[in-house]
Amino acid sequence: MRKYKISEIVVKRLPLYLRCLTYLDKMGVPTISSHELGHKLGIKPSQIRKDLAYFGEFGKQGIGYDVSYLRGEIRHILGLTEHIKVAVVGAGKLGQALSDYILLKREDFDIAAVFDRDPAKIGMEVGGVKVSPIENLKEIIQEKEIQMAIVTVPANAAQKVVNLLVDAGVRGILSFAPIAVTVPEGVRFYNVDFTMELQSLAYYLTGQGKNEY
Amino acid sequence: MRKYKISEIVVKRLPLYLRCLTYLDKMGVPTISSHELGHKLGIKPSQIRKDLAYFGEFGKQGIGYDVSYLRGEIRHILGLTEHIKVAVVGAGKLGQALSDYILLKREDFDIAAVFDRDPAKIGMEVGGVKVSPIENLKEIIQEKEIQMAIVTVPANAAQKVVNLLVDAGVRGILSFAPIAVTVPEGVRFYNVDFTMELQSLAYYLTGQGKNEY
DNA sequence: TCATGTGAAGCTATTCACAGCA
DNA sequence: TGCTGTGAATAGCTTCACATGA
Repeated sequence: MRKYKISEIVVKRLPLYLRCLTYLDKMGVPTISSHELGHKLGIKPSQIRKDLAYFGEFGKQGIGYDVSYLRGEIRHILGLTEHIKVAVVGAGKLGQALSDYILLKREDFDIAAVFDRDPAKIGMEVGGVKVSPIENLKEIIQEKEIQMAIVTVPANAAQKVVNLLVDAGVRGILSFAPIAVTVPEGVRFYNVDFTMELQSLAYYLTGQGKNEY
Repeated sequence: MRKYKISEIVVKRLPLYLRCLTYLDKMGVPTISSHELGHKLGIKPSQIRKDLAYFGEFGKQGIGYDVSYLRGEIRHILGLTEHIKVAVVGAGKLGQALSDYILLKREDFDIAAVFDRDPAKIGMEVGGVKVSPIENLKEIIQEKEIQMAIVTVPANAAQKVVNLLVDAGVRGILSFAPIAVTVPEGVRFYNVDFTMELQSLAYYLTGQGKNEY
């Protein structure tokens, strides 16, 4: 057990490293230096070395990092050694796209359940499973011991759905709903809102940052 | 013109404030203090005050901020005073979901063109426009003076598509492709990869951060 | 009194620079 | 020589604390 806490900003970079290492591994690249990896990712080599050094000594002096080995170590750190069950709430186009992508990729995550409120969607096959009515959410999540969920419902339903998930025991939520949601202590909540991304891009294109670099 | 550069981390918080202010405005809330706003967003009041103070003096002592006025000021700072034209490349489920959402919301952005490589998709109506073949990308983007694009193509096509967009003159790109892409100086590139988000969630649920708070 | 705007302090993150090892 | 791992230095961000104004 580590005695100090790793900052979230470091944890968020690990998947970035992992994505690149997985690609390199598939390409058959045996080793990579922090310098080369940093170049590919637009990150300083010293930062990569420091990030990795929080978790162990994975490199070899004079050589760099063994791609396949480092990939495995990062997967271990992130807890991806066995597939993690995920529930998806909201079987609209976005929910379908995300679920089907996870099913297709067959890596790290399994869609264990998909929920929707709309009776017309119940029974449809999404992400390899049949869509269930949201009324059965707690029962199914507890039965299958699902601890992570993706929320793709409209803004006005997001807080309600998050409350249901938390009540069912889910401890990590990734929401695509464009609204602020509150969760109790002990639940980790991430929000991906692509309109917010577009708005910050706008700052640099048409807003006050348009002449900046 | 401001003499110092605003950090990206501040720019990325403005859309968060904006989203909440838009909601409050719709609810008819006339004013809000940095304390209340911070409470809703899980951000310290002092941070909100400092962020806003970079751009002007928008508040009133003893009262707080006028919701509607501050909303307008942030929209102005971000360059959202008139609708921004956006191209979407990739008319799969994800591209459709994002395009249709933008069309439906009718705020800040307009879908000016949607492109796909698949002949079966050409002519389909997505986001209120007909899908065009990717061969016409440069021509259409230049004719319509589109400067922002959303990329929802598979990983193996992402770099090629980004190159096309940059060549056509696009200066801001939001990619949903799960791969590292490089862009030349002068082009702003954001990557939204939901599997990376899930992986960092995993760190706290099943990985080495599972006992942290 | 209440809440902003802001200099100063405190804290966190990044980068440098180099000892040490293959 | 080439590259890691790491203490030290720097840079950047957040929070405090309070003068000021409504």
